[in-house]
Amino acid sequence: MLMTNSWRTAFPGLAGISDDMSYLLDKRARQITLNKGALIFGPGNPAENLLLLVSGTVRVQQLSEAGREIVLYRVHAGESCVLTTACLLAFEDYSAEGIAETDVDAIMIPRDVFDELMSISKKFRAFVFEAYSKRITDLFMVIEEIAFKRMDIRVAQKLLELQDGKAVLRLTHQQLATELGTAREVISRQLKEFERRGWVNLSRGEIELRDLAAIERLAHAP
Amino acid sequence: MLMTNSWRTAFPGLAGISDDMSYLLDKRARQITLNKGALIFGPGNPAENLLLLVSGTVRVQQLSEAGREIVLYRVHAGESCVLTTACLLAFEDYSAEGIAETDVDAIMIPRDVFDELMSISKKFRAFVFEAYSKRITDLFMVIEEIAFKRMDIRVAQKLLELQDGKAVLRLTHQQLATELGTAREVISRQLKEFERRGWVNLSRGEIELRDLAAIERLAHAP
DNA sequence: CAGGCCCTTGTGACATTGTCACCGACAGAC
DNA sequence: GTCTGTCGGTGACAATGTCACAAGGGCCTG
Repeated sequence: MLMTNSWRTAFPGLAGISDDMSYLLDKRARQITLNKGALIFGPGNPAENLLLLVSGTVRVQQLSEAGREIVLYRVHAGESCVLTTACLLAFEDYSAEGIAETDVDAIMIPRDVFDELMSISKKFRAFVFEAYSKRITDLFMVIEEIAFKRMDIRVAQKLLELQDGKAVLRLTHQQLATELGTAREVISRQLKEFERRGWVNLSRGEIELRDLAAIERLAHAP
Repeated sequence: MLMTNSWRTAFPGLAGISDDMSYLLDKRARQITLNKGALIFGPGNPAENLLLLVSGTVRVQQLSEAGREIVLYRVHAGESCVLTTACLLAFEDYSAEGIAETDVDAIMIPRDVFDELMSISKKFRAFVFEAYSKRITDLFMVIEEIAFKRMDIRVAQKLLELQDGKAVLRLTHQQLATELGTAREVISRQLKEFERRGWVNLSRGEIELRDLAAIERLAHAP
């Protein structure tokens, strides 16, 4: 088999697929590029395709009427953006949106091909259901955090999650507030407290992590 | 075609299914009865079947380590409990549980039959994805409510939701707190306030709704 | 460089919600 | 009747959310 489409190596869940499936993907799937900041799906902008992310990340967030936001989860390279498909089907007032957080390379699978693949490939079915399960458990975790966890702990966790090896995070208090679904003032106060304790250094638009161990201790506190 | 299994009339989403599918369902699906209070799935008790509810309702709720709970959604007659399937696949520390809220009649579809049906029937696929979408939008709504709505509004909404035509609700403050993922004292105070305004009458284990119009006004407030 | 503008952060005052401790009232078992 | 466990009420305080407003940074423009 010729590897006309090397992108598939990015998806372990699709390894060892059948010839039928391979044929369909080669023939009907399209590779696309989205610029950072592009709206992938959202209110009034329904998507008609399943997206497989080859590179980049997509942020999915919820908007409230009052203008506040909360980040629900992120889709990373090698994962699929299944909700775009699901959400075509059965919803009324759907208020979540997906945004390209970086430049994104993705594979677009049209709806009818998606359905065909679900029919012919057990492997593809497993791939899709695994993706769904992942998203749903993500949502469960978000609910648990909002409903039951203290804010200082959540801030510490989010700092670690977004840190990505670097000591300096480039993001504003408002962005952090959106991540956690709270108000900017709340974040400012928590960070100020962290600074008083010597855990971080704050400056305009960035947060320097100075005592990772302490932040981790708080993040894992009961 | 003989209607050996009249339960199927309870599922509009499965109307007009193919003979193949009909055969599989008749042969491999089992009708079961669960008593009120039965644990259908939960931590340490994974389900191996897709459930279709013929009658009764299932309550799905999340537990926190601290012992608090929140109701995520309910599955009603004619709907499927898809998450039991999804959640077999891809999760580690899964903490939600499904509980029979009434006596329940259900159809149990084994995993391999579920997979077979997904393969052969476009109709069944649509049915399943619609169920998923419904659940996911339910979860989105829960997140929106917890994160952004005032508690008095949420209490009013929940009273209306649980009312079901009757003027008297039989439930404790603690049960209402679990519905909303908050503490019992918070509910007690909100209800006392409603009582002061003449909207409800409170007595041990029950809440009498006296001014539905006022409650509805609050429930639909910004 | 000065001035203006927008974005970001800091802060106090207050409202709402969550937590803790404790008590009394009620209903069913005996 | 008493005993016992559940249910509800309440005050005090902590944590979080909301509102109003001020101060400073960075960038553009004249």
